[in-house]
Amino acid sequence: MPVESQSAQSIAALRSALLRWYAAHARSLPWRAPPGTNARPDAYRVWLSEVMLQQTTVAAVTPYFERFTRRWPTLSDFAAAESADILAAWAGLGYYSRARNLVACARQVVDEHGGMFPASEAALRQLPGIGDYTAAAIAAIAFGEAAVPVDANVERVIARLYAIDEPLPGARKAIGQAARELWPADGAAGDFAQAMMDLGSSICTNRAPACLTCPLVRQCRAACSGAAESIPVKPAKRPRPVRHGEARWIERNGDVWLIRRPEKGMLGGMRALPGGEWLDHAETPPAPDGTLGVVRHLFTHFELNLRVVRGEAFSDAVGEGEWWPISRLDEAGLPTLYRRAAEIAVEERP
DNA sequence: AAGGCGGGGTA
DNA sequence: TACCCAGCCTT
Repeated sequence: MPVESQSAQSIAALRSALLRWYAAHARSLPWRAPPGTNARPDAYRVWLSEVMLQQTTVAAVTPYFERFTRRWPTLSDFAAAESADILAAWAGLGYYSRARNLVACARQVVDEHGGMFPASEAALRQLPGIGDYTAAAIAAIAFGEAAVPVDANVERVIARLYAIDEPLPGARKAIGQAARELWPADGAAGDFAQAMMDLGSSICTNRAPACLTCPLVRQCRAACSGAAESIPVKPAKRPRPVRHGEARWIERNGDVWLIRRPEKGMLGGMRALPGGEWLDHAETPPAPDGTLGVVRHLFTHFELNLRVVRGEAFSDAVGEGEWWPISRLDEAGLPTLYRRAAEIAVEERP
């Protein structure tokens, strides 16, 4: 169902109010240039921050961003780094295909674009790990292009401004159309995008939006009808199945045996403790002797109970792997699941 | 079009 | 506890 357009007057008022609010309230973030200045932030830093921020939060990303840019200050530093070092530095941030794509993207920019990120949305979209949103965000924020990045914040704000009550994901078409109607088609596109995100994270929040202090309340159709909190309409969630797995703690002379997980699938390419496949909960075998504890870990689409068991160096430490010093385990780049398993094992050591 | 893919913050 | 977040990629 097509959305009813806002009047030209309303659109002008909305743009002006949002950019004025942003000038006064913009968050200061390490990858950001201050609003209203014509200074453009470094495309490498914008790209790195945007990929890190995919499906996560500013609070989680900020320390990672600081560590990454201190260690690899420029794109050429990053492109020359070892893939394993980048993956280890990424450990704990999740969605590890992002880290693999980051490496592939940096090398492609060096090989095919002379080490400079392309400025156009279409060319950015061709790079690995850069989808519709990220291509538009980099084009607008780093290069001042008139691109329209629609993330979850923008989606929520626009759906409310236009009172789009069609359920997601079907509503995305109408939301995109409304976003293109509102977005300034000049150099302000980048500030407008970041303003939308700050508004969405601080005022137009998912739950309990602060409509009374919102600079756009006069242009917001959902606020008028008191429907803001019930928009956008989200699809029902599926129940989360429970699975069982094991992690073996195999120790020898102060070292522990670590493997590397297959490139595809869960925690792809990451270091881990060895252990078999993850089974349906109903197939959970009884706890053997040498059980040290259980890590209960919630993934988005299932829950895993990972049993930590003591293994034997003679019979279990076979196949591809490496002995890693237990005193330097924090440098191994273990994803959170295995970091917790290792913590249990270390606590239980004799 | 739908499902896989992490982790931490928040109410 | 349940839900959400500066999404992308594969099938």
